[in-house]
Amino acid sequence: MSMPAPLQSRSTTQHQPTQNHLLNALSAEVQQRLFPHLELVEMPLGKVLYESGDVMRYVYFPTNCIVSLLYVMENGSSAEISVVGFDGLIGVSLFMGGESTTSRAIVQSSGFAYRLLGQRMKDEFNRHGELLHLMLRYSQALITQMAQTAVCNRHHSIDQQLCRWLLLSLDRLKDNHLVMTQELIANMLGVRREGVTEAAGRLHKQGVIDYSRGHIVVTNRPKLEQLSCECYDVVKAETDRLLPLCKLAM
Amino acid sequence: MSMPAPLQSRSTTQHQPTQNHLLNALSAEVQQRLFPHLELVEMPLGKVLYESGDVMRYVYFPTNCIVSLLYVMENGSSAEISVVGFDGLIGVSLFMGGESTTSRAIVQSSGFAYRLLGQRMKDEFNRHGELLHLMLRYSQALITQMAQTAVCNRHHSIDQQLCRWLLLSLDRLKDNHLVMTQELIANMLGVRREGVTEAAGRLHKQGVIDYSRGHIVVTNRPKLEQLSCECYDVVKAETDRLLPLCKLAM
DNA sequence: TTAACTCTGTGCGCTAGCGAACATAAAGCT
DNA sequence: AGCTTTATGTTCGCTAGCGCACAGAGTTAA
Repeated sequence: MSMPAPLQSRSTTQHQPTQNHLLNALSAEVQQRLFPHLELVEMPLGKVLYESGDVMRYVYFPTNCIVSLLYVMENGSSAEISVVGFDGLIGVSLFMGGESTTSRAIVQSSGFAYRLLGQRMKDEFNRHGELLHLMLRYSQALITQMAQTAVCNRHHSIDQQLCRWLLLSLDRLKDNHLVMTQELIANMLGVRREGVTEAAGRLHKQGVIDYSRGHIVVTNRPKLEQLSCECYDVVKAETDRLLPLCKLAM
Repeated sequence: MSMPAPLQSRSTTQHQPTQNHLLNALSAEVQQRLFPHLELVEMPLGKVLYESGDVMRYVYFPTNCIVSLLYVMENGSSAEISVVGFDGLIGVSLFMGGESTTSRAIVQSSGFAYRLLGQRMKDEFNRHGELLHLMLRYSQALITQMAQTAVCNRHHSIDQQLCRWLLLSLDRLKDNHLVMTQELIANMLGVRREGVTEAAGRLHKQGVIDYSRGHIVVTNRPKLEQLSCECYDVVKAETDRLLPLCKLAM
């Protein structure tokens, strides 16, 4: 199998803050106050935005990258708590008041993001207007995702979890093409790499995905949704409910 | 084994809002505004405060009961997302803006709570003072607990999870005595009842707990903490960090 | 006292996922 | 070209947890 390499195009497109759905959902007034302070930064694969316990300096608004919130255990194994893309932001603990979290934020799919100095974020947040309420609604969507991850980890097979994970990731990119090795997916799901290989093989056999050396293409998304567990639907429905404005973006 | 029955005493003690750590952490000024609107309600075992998707009318501040946030799957099996006791409140989605959540809130250990009409809560919340910031910090602690539940579900044995669960529950009651059948614990952990029986048997053999027909007594808490996985420590440490004021209560 | 019920204990076969070891194959390097 | 590195495929034995069935044992009700 030979795969296209759309990475180049991703990094040469025009960037603007409104590619992020949360930023896009803000009123012109707030945008005018906030956007001048945004800084476009590259998000290479594997970049760690913060480690567990780090005091955060910035919040990040992804435009075309995916960032995972990952908990790393004492013995080194890991589990993904949630996925963030153009639908959200990294650094809720900055305005939640904790300044740090117990998880690590790591770029799982390269691209770009806008970052904002934490203090600026807090200043706007404390004006108590729409940013506050938007952030809170997003936080609730994130909470839903975390809760559903817990459920999924308990009850569903690797096959189902892989489907859910692919869908959540695809929803946070524009195309049906993921740059991601099975090894990395295994880290995210907190399972063995071999388990992912076998699950991916089964999906391929059913004509749902093609893949090769770090590239995955979903060829039959309806089937993928059908094979996934209810967890994906729950997260999707709740996100859409909580952040309807943000669906209009892009 | 015959067990003491301290339930009676629980329900005849004097009640006051400050038994809830969050309410206790508020300034006298905010307390004076808020407390007149609090209503003491009984929380019998199994009472459902809200179902998935319900619009919430009240937020609940437990004083001496424990409430579980539980996700119930399509096939009826369940998994606990987090535990709330006198350390917190039920109904964050009211001020987060979503009004409802995908989980069910169910009383897991009977007792009392103060409830507050959602609108009153929002009014105070929108004054943008300390209640706002206290609620946000609590929300972050809750997020940590959910995230850690996901991790624990993925990586740890039933034995470890039972230890974690016992510790989290005990921390939210005053004594070392739980009223809880193995069947219910199994529902919370999302595992078989027999699995809990076996794990409990092993804990008993090691002299950590005594139990009989719905009563569990922890006889060696240090050992219990030692047998638990890191997840308990992570949640505890983060909760203490985020809500230090609340530790002073009681 | 007997009966019904609830909670806990135990055994059995089954499967998913684990850990480890190793094979193949594609991509990159010199 | 060959060599190295990285990604994926496959096998094998092992164990935790599952589903099921049923056996006590304590509790409540008649």
